[in-house]
Amino acid sequence: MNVAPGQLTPAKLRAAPRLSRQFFNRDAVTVARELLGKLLIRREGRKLLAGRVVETEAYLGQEDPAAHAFAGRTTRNFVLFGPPGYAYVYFIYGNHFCLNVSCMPEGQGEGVLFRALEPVFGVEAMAQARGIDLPASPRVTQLRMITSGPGRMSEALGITCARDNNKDLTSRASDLWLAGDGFHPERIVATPRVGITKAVERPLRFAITGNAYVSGRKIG
DNA sequence: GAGGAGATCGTCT
DNA sequence: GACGATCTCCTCT
Repeated sequence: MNVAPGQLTPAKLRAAPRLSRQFFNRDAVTVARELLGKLLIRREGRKLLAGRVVETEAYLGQEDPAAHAFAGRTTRNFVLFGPPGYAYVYFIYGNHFCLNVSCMPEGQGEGVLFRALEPVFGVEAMAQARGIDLPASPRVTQLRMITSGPGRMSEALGITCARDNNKDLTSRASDLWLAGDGFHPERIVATPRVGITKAVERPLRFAITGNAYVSGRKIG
């Protein structure tokens, strides 16, 4: 299993170094792989919510038929073509929001989709946001209902288009950011992406091997 | 546990 | 008007 380094506290979450613009100023495959094990942190007033990234997908801009950026820049996807490190949030299937982060220098249209988190802090608040009543000692099968899937993790962290689209995830002023706490996954696995109909064969989905919070069927 | 269908609405053509 | 980077509920095994 992948064990976190010590118990996370608000102080540790605030002290964890934020990922910089330079981190995201690379190709989407590199960013997608290196985001695994990092912390996605949300500040809700005085409270913090955090999840460890366990599953991502890379979308390679205008050369990738499955990417929103494939058809070029639109009023919807303009964030992907902007500077690296910005949140691209879109609404899908009439029900769900999905969170991406822009990669590469301006104009490339590359991005990484966050697909699943392991809830590590503020778990009860995240469950509440999802409409889930957790027992005192929740099982993993109950916990994974909170953030295992792009729509689920967005709901758990209160991520919406109106609130978060085009937000700078590297800014200290942001209430949504990514940080590293020294955790590095032992092994990661690459598989085809989920829920797409074009370029389905390319192994651009990345997950921490054996992690219970990866969405869909257990892999690795 | 696995598979199928419906819900629901913004974006693009 | 069609479709979609999803989720949940229901049925069947």
